[in-house]
Amino acid sequence: MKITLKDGSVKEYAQAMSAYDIALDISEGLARVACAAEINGEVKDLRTMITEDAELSILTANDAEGIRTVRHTCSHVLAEAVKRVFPDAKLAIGPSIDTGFYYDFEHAPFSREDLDKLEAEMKKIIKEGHKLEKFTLPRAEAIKFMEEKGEPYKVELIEDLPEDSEISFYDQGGFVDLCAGPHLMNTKGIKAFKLTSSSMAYWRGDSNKAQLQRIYGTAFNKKEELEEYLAYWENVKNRDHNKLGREMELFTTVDVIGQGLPLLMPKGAKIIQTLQRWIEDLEDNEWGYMRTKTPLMAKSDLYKISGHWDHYKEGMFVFGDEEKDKEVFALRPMTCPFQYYVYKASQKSYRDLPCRYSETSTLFRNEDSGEMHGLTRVRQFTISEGHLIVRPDQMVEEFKGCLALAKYCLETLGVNDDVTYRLSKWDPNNKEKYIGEPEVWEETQNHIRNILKELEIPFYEAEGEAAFYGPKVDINAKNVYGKEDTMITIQWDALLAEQFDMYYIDQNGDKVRPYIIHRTSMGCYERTLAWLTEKYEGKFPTWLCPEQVRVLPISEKYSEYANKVAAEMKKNGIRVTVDERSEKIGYKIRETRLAKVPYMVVVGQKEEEENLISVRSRFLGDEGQKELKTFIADICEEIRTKEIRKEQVAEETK
RNA sequence: GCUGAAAUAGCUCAGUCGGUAGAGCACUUCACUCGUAAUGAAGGGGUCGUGGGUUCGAGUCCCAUUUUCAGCUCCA
Repeated sequence: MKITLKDGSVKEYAQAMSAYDIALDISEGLARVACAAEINGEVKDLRTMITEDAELSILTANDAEGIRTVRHTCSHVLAEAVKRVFPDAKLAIGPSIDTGFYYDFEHAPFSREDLDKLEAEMKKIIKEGHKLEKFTLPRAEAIKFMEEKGEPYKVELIEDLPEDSEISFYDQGGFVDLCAGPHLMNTKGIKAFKLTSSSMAYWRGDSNKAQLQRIYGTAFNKKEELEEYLAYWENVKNRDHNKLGREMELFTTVDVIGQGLPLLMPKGAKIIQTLQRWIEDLEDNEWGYMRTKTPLMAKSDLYKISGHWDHYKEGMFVFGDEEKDKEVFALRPMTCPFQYYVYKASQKSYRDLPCRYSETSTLFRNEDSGEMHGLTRVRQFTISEGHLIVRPDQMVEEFKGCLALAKYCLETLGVNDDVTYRLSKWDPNNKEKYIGEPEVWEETQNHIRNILKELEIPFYEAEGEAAFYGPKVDINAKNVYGKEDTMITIQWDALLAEQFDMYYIDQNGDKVRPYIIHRTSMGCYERTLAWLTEKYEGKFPTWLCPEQVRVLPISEKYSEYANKVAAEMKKNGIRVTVDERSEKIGYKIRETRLAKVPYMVVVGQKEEEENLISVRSRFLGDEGQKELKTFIADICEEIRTKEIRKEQVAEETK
């Protein structure tokens, strides 16, 4: 039996051996920190017997898989601690996740004091140094075993496994848990962990099922790494748009206005206005879009045709009662049918297509009350929503154009590297959820796949994420807490034209159904503002800054000159203010820096006499004296090109 | 919607056993007229989220409600 190791070396063994024994053979020191083994590309338990030639790499706690194993074992230690401290608790499920691990229990809510108590117990278990021993039972025996232990959730989990399978368990010094592994060899391998929080979670994520209590924790190889991680999360709060955005006065919320209805304040509104004007001009002038302005509400009749009345009524704000009132209205949750009627208002020739409609569109969705969050989950939001009505032969080219536009927008904002592109496909095993023929689905998905490849966009594919009428590309971004949100979506729709009886007249004079692309170029503006706030920590690129330059006279004596300088900048379209207060220059600089204004212009006697300005920027610090003309030309160019300048790494005192 | 936590000055927070509401920053005024990250002094500012209840007396205890946060589910 030949074993090929990661470094390319080959070892030969006469008999079958476990990965652990091989690890021991290679290096005793390595085996001590080893967690699991990657055997022929698959992560397996260290005890896995290797019976034939294999490629083997022993994963240590330093590997990505290794740390997952540490965390996984840590979740078992947590489960044991819970059983020791709260014997009545029932065990549900406890995996490792990107940020650590969690375990769900049936128990009363855990307080912070409970978590501290559990941490202490876990430390004890780790110190006791239990070996983790794997054993298996036939399914029927496994069910009986967990029934006797009084663990109904475990029984349910086993019942979902195939009839004839062998169920694996891990025993850590008497505490036994159902688990596929892999695990550490010994609880002593856990060097640094912390229970971070607890919350409610539904059994199997189903809100109709039992409510469990989830305990979150994290684990690392070294104490320093854990401390670094905890410090990072402490620091993340300073980037959180929901905190920073309020501090910087981008937006606020008011009790009596309501949940999910943030108020954009002058600074936030200015940024959104800047984005909006950019997108609208870009779409209209360079990408051939036609602007529409359609009603924010409509009679229920419209939503009955679109299908929203039957499928999305819960998510809409409805006014009136169908039994009592002659007319019932609802605020719109999307713009599609409104723009379809714009198309339908006149008869179209094949020469008129593609019709690219776009609207800076405010939408209303009645989200569940617990869903609202800052600017990212709201009940009223504005998107650059467009619908392209195209001939089938134009579909690929137009879809490509939508993707290229979205990519251009992301690149301009400097965030293209932070997003993931997802090809959202239908689920062939769940045909009822989707309309249309399987061949059509496969064909359109192939088209989109080819377009993505042609544009050299890295993407992944996900089944069951498509819209009911067609596949789509979703462009997702993570917020500072690692939670993913869709920023942009481009949807391929070969079916809804039928529902709305849309057509065009082709060369032969026949009526033909067009295809439709539903797309956004910048998605939701509120969400984009939140995203940029977190990405840039409030230090927006100059072209987006609500205040681009602040002029700081050294004393009141130079106010007149300061205002003259500011007026000249204003004439050139620069957003500039003057701080005329009788404060020391150091104080004004500090305040301007904390306000994250990109440029400060300091003027005093020297500048006034020589007709110059002194510049200090977020990018280079003190830039010295300059001609006003030069400064204006430079900053105007920076704004025009939407340049993202590199921030100076400076000690920030707060 | 569900589970838990929270709400005190514009902001960050303190407020003990139920006994007259506190600090720092910010704001206003005055003095200083200043050269690259905090000048000094004085002053104003609160129905303690809202509505009930218990009590001689409630920021503090109880109930309801609104909003915010964390998480579940859902979603742009």
